[in-house]
Amino acid sequence: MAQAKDVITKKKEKIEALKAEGIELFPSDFKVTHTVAQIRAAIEAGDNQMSGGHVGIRAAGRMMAVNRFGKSAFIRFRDRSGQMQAYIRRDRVGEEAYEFFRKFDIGDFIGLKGTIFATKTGEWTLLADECRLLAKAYRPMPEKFHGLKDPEKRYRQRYLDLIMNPGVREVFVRRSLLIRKIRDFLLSRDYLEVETPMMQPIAGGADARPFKTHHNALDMDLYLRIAPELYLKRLVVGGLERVFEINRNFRNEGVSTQHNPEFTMLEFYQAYSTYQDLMDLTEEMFRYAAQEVTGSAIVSYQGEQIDFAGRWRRMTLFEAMASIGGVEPRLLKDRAALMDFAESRGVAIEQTGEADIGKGKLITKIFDHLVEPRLIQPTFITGYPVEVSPLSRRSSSDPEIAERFELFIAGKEIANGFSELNDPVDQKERFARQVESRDTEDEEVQMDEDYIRALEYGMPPAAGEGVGIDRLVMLLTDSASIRDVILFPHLKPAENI
RNA sequence: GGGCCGUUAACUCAGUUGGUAGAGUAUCUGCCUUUUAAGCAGAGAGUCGUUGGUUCGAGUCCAACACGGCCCA
Repeated sequence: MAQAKDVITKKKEKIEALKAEGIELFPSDFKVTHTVAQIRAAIEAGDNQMSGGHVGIRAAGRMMAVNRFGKSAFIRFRDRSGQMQAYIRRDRVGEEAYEFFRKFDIGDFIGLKGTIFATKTGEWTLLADECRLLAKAYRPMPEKFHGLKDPEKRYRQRYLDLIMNPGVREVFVRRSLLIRKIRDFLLSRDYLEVETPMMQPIAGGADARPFKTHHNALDMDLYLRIAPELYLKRLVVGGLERVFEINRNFRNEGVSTQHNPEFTMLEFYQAYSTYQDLMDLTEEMFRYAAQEVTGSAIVSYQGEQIDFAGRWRRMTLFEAMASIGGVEPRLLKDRAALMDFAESRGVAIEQTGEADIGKGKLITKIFDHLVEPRLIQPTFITGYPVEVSPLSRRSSSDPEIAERFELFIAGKEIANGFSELNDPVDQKERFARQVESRDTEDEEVQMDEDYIRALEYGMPPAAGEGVGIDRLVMLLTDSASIRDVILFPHLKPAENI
């Protein structure tokens, strides 16, 4: 908070005194020969030179704890690979260096030169011949035992969270690994990774409110993208038959444990394939990712065991409504009866502008409320109405049904895929209907004429899919909130720092 | 947007019926050359989220606001 002055001011005064003595607080010339992990690995590999104290070590890190005695001290220091103990003795480092070391604080970066020995309790320890200050900490670290718990501080000062809570680092290591494995998976299937505009003159490809921004030199409004979809499909038109992008989307909507204004999405498109093919591919990709990231295809999430192995359940929207949601099938044909049903189950329906909510939208609302939370094991839901799937190909057998699936895991929507609509006439009609039925406030719903033109040049039959990466990371790290898998989640500005 | 909860020292937390603000860690001063949340003795450290109100008196009661958490929409 604001009044940090006492402890920190005292500490600053102490540091200024050191500076006045001409001591370099931020030297840059210390060279490291070993990380903590490398030292341990050598010992575990039976390197007698290392464990016998015959290898000169130069290691560095942040001092995390200290046990001081009069003329010696044990400290713990941490580098990127782990934490280790060191032993500083006055009779080894010399009187002057030891007196300086006594002024070091927890949180300071230190450089140590020495050899390895085992203490009488058997802990491998770096016995220092030299101990240098590498960077001074002007602020004290949070308390060592309870750490940093306040969620607000953890998110605002993520650097402290990373220092104090080891699990946090592990989450983001896994996040990085997941993205790498997905990339490998797609690249090995002859996909090309691309980047498409984040700033778009028309925000298309999803049903969401965009952020607006302005280009000064061109004097034009731009939107931060809500999806890359329409650009990626232009690339399919251009002959890039397999493309993917892993990048940020921005949606100007609520913030919750499941939603951050900016989030990471994988989108991929594959020509000469259908949504059926992508369901198979998704099973394979997720199984691989779970295995590589967690070591198992069965993942524990918030007390549930999520099983990515085998073939996942597939059912239509109507089947799921009936068998899981307890909605009588006859209701699904009658808009008024559905509306009554929704109200009786406490499903709130916002009337969007002057246009009444369509039957398809109503069904998906009821689904979100009654069925989605109960889809714990990976489940593909198919058979979505075309009405709520404006970019999907129509089913050959039923023109009101889209060739589309959504994937649900642990009661959350994780992915959305479909056979792409490549008929420019049908696509133009559907865009036109969207523009017609838009809310008065939804000025951003616009006809993307260039996208239609692209389709008019011909797009091969293709299927595409979007995967919410943050939600997948949540699953694979057992995180309850999206804020725990985004390094700097969106927060309102703090009053005082 | 609504409901509930939280905000007290750098960190983690106590704080009784409304009566001058507490602990542990960290910091500072001593002692201590194999500790493991080391130990012993002592010291300093707070605009109790903000603003108003009630009261002789508010960390405590009331209201509004800010930020955060969880749930709902």
